[in-house]
Amino acid sequence: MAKTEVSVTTTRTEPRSARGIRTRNALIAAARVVFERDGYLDARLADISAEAGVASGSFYTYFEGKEEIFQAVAEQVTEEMVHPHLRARTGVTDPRELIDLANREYLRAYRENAKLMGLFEQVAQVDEDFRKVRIERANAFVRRNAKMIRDLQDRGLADTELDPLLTAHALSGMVSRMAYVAFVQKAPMPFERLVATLNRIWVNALGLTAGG
Amino acid sequence: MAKTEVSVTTTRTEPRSARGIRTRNALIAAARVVFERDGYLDARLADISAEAGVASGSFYTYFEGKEEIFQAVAEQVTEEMVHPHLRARTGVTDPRELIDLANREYLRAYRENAKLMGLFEQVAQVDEDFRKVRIERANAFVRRNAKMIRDLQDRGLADTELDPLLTAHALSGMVSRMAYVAFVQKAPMPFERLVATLNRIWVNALGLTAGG
Amino acid sequence: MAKTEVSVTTTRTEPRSARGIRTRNALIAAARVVFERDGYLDARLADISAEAGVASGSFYTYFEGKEEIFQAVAEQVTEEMVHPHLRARTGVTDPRELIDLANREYLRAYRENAKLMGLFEQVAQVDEDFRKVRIERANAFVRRNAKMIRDLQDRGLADTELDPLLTAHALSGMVSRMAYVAFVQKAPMPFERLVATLNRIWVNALGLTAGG
Amino acid sequence: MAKTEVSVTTTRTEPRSARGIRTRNALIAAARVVFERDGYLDARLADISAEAGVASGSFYTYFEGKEEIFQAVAEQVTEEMVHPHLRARTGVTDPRELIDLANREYLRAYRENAKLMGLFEQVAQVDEDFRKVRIERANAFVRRNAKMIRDLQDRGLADTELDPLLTAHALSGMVSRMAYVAFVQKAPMPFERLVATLNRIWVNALGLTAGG
DNA sequence: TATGAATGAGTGTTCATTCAT
DNA sequence: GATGAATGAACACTCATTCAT
Repeated sequence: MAKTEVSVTTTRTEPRSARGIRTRNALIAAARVVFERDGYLDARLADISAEAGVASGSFYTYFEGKEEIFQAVAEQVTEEMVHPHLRARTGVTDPRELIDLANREYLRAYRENAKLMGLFEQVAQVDEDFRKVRIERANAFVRRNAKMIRDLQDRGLADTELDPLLTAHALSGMVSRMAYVAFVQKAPMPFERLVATLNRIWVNALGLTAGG
Repeated sequence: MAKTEVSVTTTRTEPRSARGIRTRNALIAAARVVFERDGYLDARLADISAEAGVASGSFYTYFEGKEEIFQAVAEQVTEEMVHPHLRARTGVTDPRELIDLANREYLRAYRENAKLMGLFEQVAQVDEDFRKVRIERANAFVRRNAKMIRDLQDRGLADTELDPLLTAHALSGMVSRMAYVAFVQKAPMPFERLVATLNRIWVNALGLTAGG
Repeated sequence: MAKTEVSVTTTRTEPRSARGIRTRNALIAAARVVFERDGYLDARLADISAEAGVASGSFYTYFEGKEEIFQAVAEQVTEEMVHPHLRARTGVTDPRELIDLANREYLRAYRENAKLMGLFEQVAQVDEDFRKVRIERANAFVRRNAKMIRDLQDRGLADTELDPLLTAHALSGMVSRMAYVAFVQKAPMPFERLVATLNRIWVNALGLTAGG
Repeated sequence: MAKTEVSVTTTRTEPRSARGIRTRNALIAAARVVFERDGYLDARLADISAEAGVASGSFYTYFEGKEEIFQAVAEQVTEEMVHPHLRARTGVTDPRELIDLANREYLRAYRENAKLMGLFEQVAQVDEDFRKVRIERANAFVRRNAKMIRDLQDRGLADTELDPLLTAHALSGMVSRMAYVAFVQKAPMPFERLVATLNRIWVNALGLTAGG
């Protein structure tokens, strides 16, 4: 009763004290451990609290439930994964080289966080909100690629018959699915051969061969 | 959880009487309704029994649990979907035409059973056994496609730089992922444009253009 | 409805046809197997029917439930065990020899039917009716022994300070408990030493030593 | 059934707060009431929780199941019953007097906790673990008595023909069985006559008569 | 008589969530 | 902020028993 809250969301999200920040971080770290160990569905909030070394009730000081803490884990991981943007930095302009760079970087990062990526796939099947965020993020990525394809078409470097958006969708999806198959399902696929094959398919599909 | 017991005594699954067969079918039909309505995780066995118009206990006369009846639903649906093999029957030999036929047929069937296909994706994320079966089935399909690619390479019709198996994996995966995006996630993609794009990517990727 | 039963009990108990008798016996035999294998509590009527090779519903043609069929098993076994009365037949009159004969015979029979005897003990703890029958049977046995003790006392051969009934109770109970410990709990006790010890205790307790 | 899992995470049994201790005790007390009223098999955990005035789920904060709480009840009762050891304190050395003291004390305690003692007998027939503990405890008691008998034999006070261990087993078993018959089965046996008879049998059996 | 499918009451157990301290 | 005890809804699953064929 008589709680002096200003905003509910704020209360749950932003710890004021140093101790609070520590606890919140401990919970997120613990959640990652538990999620990776038990999977999303079998993870129990009590286990996360225990792993974090705090009382079970403390969980609710910072998160509303499993979904919310998973989001927090996901955000943290996503940040870790996105040291890229390097593409721009590298100064590479040749499309084929760019494709190689992008695929290689994506697959590397995916492999390194395979457990989490598998989890993402699982949670997306189970949690509406998480799914929406994921789809939106994927769409943004696809739109960027579509723009690139359109540019190449405009410059006469890519097959103009292709629908840029659908093509971007299809080819990006192909790469991420292969990453899933290779690193989560652990289908045996040598990394370099995988990269080479995906590169070649991109290049062929876009009709970049003439670009040499 | 996930006990791997060998049911010695129990003769589940095989009804001896006509009445038994009727009840079992009613349960499968009911399960499909409930699964499509509530999703796999939220489906309760009691609801399935109720939907089938039988007592809750009757469920266990025929199935050991949710997983098993889902398998039964899946098998039934899979049978329904596999009137194909038509490819051989159609007498079509031109690779590009064949690709079009295959993609078109696949996407059509997927669209028609979209709810179920979405469920499959969900269950594969949740039930170990189901996942294994699915992966194996997918692999068989991929191997068939790989063989086809190898043939085309041998006949000088396809890019020999491509690893047949990985390529088959990538391109098949691409199609099924797009089907998922289009018909389960309901991303707005006109059917014909989708087919055309995927066909073009296949053809370009394999380097079949010269075939004309 | 409109059943033409004369007596409920009769219907359940006495099969009219040869086939009926066969089925009933099959059930009893099966029950013994299942009880010995699974224990009374874990035995399921369905298993008994299955073991007997009849349909589960057939059980109720002959028995009202677990208790009743257990009684049937018990009766059959008890008959098998009681070829005794030998005591009278043997013509032995010396009390000490008689005690030896009785103890030896009892322990032998107990050992041979140890599993069943253990079951009896279990069921007596669980089923009111069975317990009552057992107690009554035990009491009859005790009374017979008490009479024997009284006779010995009257003939000046046994300690007259002893209450015949309580003594009979105590000494008989001692023997049956030791049988339980030795053959059901499988405490390691050489048969002959066991017999000898129990004999000696009987003889000492009754004060028969002077009898030599 | 009877899963032998090692509870790693769970810290059942040991409450951290005063309130927890109170609740746990309330559950044990309630369990005793329910067990005595309904018997072990018919006791439902929900009834125990209700009797204790807590929610059904609270049960599992402290106990893993029926067996565990029964153990707790048993331990508590056993402690209550074992204020003895007095034997040593009384300074009595005459064997016959000691036997009287021991029997008298045992029967008195048994009579006072008859309901529980009957339960113990029942549970021992039903729960493997409980049975084992009981047997071990009984064996310890028997070994102590066997030692006493051996001492008497060495001092020329007891029949040397007797096997000390078996004799101890037999005579102790006799007493406990009579206690069961008298106080659980409620066979009509005047307390003093019962004590006297058992004493006399011990004394006679061991051949202590000469000791006067 | 025999069959075996159908019934459905009964209960143990989990775990997210709350809240008094 | 932290604690950890208490809550109680929710559901799977068993199996004795019935009864139409």
